Amino acid sequence: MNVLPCNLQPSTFNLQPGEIMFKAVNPKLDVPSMEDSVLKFWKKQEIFKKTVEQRQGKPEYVFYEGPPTANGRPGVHHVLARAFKDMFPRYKIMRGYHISRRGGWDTHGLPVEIEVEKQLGFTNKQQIEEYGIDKFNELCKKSVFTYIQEWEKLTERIGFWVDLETAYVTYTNDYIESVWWILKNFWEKDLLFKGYKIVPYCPRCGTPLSDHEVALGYDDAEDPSVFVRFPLADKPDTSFLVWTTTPWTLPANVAIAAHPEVDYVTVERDNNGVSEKLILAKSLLEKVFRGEEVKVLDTFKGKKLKGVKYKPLFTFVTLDKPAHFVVMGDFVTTEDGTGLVHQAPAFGAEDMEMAKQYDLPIVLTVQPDGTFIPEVTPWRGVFVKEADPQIIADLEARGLMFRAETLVHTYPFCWRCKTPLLYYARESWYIRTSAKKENLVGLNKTIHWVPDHIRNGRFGNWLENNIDWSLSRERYWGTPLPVWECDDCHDRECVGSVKELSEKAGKDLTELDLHRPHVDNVHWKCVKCGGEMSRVKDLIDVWFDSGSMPYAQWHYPFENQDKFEAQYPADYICEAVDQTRGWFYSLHAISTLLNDKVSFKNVICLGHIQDAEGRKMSKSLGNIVQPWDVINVHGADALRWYLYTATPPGQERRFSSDLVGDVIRSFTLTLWNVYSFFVTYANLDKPQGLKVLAPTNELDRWLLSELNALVRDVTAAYEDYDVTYATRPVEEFVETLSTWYVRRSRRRFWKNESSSDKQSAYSTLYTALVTVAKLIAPAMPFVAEELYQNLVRSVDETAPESVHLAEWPVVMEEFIDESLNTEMDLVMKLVSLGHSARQKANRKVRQPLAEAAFSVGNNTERAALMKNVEVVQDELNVKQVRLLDAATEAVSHTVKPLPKQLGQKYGNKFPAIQKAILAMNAEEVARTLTSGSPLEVTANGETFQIVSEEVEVKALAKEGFAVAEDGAYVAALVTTLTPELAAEGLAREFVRRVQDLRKTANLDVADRIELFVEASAGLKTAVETHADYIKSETLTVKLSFATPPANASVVEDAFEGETVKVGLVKR
RNA sequence: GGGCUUGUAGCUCAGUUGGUUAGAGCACUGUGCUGAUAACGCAGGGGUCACAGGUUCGAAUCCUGUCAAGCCCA
Repeated sequence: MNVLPCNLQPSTFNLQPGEIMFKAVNPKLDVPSMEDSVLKFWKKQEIFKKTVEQRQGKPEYVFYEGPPTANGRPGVHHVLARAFKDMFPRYKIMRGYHISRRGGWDTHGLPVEIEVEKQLGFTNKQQIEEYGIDKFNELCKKSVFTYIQEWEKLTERIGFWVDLETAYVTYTNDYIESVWWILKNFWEKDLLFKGYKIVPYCPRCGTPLSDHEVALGYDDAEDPSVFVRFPLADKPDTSFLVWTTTPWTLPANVAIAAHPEVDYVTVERDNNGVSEKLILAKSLLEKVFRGEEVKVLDTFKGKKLKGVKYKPLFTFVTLDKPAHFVVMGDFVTTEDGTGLVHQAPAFGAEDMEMAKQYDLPIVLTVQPDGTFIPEVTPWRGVFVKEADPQIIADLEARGLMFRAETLVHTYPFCWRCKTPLLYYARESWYIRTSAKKENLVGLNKTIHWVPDHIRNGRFGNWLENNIDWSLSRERYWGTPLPVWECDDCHDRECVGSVKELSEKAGKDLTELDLHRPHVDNVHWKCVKCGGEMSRVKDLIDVWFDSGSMPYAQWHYPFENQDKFEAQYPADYICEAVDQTRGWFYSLHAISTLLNDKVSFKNVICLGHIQDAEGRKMSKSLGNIVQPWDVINVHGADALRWYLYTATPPGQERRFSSDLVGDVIRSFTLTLWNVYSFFVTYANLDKPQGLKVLAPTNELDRWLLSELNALVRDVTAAYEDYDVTYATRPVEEFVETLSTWYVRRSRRRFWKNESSSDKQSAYSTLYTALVTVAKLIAPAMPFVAEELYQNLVRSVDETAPESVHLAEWPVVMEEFIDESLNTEMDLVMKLVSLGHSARQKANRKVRQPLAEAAFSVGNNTERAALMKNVEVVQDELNVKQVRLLDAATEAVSHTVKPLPKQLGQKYGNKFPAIQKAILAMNAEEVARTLTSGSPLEVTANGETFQIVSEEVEVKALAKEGFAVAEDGAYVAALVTTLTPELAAEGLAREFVRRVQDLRKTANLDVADRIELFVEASAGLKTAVETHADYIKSETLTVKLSFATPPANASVVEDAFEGETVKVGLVKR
């Protein structure tokens, strides 16, 4: 015997008449107040805490919270992330896992500093230093929790269960110490080193600018555009032709870059009476020589130039490494210039990359104030931009200038002082991630990414092209880089703990604030030369903070080793797509370099939120949707459900409050109405049990089959982190539950006598509702709880206290009958066609018709229809349902060769075969194929045996029917009315008037009534004939043809040529 | 400039290894049904499947290019 699915406890009840089983449900759902009461329940009963405690000792499921910064208000995009973060822990709790959901706060970084700068009215770093780093950092520390209450409130309201009481905070000494420990580990593995980084730099302000600041200052600028000859070392009559807009960088030239796959040419031309040879990209000949006749001597790929040496233009600086040869760079384009790019590593990021790759010297010819160094004798102390004309003149004098012009282009200027920015090499600390590229790439392949393409696309490419992680920030509020350097001999030491620092400094520094300026005041004697050790001034990238959280949140390895072991790596993390190079990368890089392990196994990567018009949400556009505006109106469940179902997770999504409102109408209310229907009738009827055994009713069997298929599919989707398919199918199920199961079963709940069929209906609907409540619990935690409390807890005190402590539904495979599901789909389809036919014949459903005949595709479908005759009869209000049959009425056929079958089998012969079949007599084709014999078709002189699966045969009623069809399916209704049918129709019209009257008289569903009727002759006869039917439909105790008394509710109406006056008195 | 993603009805989205008539829901119009329903059923209008080529008997689907949007990098 089958037992009930979805682990339901209650089986039988011993209720006395009049006893209420379930709390009455108001069909008018007030979402915000319902959610509010659920929140109170969770809080009072400490349900979140219990989800953790009750799973002690169970297998661990690890979730990492990507820490937000609380110095800004949370927006809709935060709700999006939090909704997705919340879903899987809730699901896993129901699967019996133990989950410690520790929150975290990201507290360091430039955005925090900028907020405080604004507050203080500062515009540059000098002002901060004058104000005092100490005081400044104190303000930063306060600022990061400005909106923490707002965050806590919103987090709680949307039902994101995360432990904020024990949340980790990145500015604490413990956290910083763990970060230091990681850095020391890298230092010891030689993965932490000092190099140069090219930054946009303002020489007047003496500071690098952030990307954001650079973006503020673009403007048109007129700059030199020069083509310079670089004579080859061993062929002085041949020169590379190189283009640049920054002549001031030429004294720092160390190489020329060419593209390995681009075609280059050597050309010969006349240079003031002397023949010279120039090398440049072939496709730029026209642009460069502008119609001048030149003789192409040779054509070759760029890779042939690799390593070719040339004479340096200037020799002001002595080089410590080989230079002045051709290097290969994929970044070289042939859009402008010459296809040969001058390389000055100190003044360009690509140049610097080349320098690392080819071990080129880095020549820094410019001082931090933007003037040339003394070694550049002719222009020493001259601001570089002002030196440009002098450099051009110098090259012209030496015959090295091919052409010198100017051009107007957009160039970045300092947003404060309008000084042109220089791309300039600054000393910077790096993590040598490129040394572990293979591990980064290999481990990434084991991570389950949603959406899938991120793994090999955005994230994979990023890892493939890995460059060393630039760690330094020349700022104040952040984790200080724990490297100390000797002022004299420049020997360096990296410190990995407070203890180590104390030992070196020779005093107990346990209480030391590890931020600037306090750590900067710690010094000791250099062990090498006795000089003073001082900390380098750099802070580290805040992404290193957040990427260290698997370790640092536990102050690992200084304590909590066991907790770290249990909580590493994460099973699941989730953030928006912009984190690929942010948190996703920093977690992955640190974990790979430190442990050679992944730090997360599954990750959902969310798309960004746009406004209703598909524009970015931004303050300047004023189109930001505030989460509270949505939640206060539609509630958290609807918002969450919208976010889960509307758009695939990785895609950007349009958002507006109205779209969320649709969720209430289309899903929440549908579910709520089914729930309220069930409770209303169950409380009237007091079913004696709600345990599902083995239902015989086809509808019940079907619903349980669909339900278990749903449980199976939704569970599989959750296991695969597929949010869309974990939610959308539930929506469809609830829709069908309401519009088909409940509608078709309604009368089964009305039967006065108790019957096993009624019991079965109650049990089935109950099971469906409770199961749905559990299936949506991770997604719509509030409604799920509300349903569960009333449906389960109110009748079974031994059941888990909350739906979120309940067990996830178990699929009962034996209930799944796929053919039954297909069957019911067919029935629904045929019924729909029947309604369509009625519409065409203009016969309302209330009027019974003699019969409906159908044509369906095959024998299986014929059997399915016959099995469900009663449902179709009732739904279409016809007396008989049968198949369209050539034997009993005039039927014609149409045939349709099926392209899929025939095309795949016969390929390019398909059009000819199709044509040949359509040219044949359709009746003959139909007869042959339905008899089971193959059809012989001749096309293009070839004969083919066509079988029945390859041609669709459709029967079509010729006359006497109202017909509707779709594909192979046909519904045909006999629309002629006999007097009996007409009378029955009248009786139903009458019932409808009485029911309306009951409603307007505000009668209760179960109230009994007495009816007084005055009717025209035809209607009176009809009412008399169908009196029993009318009485039972309308709960009429007594029906008399008499004038209604004064206290009766009365309605008068005329329909179908009849008139009636009905009076109703409650009994 | 490069990488990744997206582009299907007014809106939100489906669309299977390519199969000929591209679907659903919402919204709109008409109509029907209703003692759970704030609903529901049926019908209708609404499409250059972003655009242009190509492959194929056949393309929303595969290939190439272009355009637009978003993110990241430069």
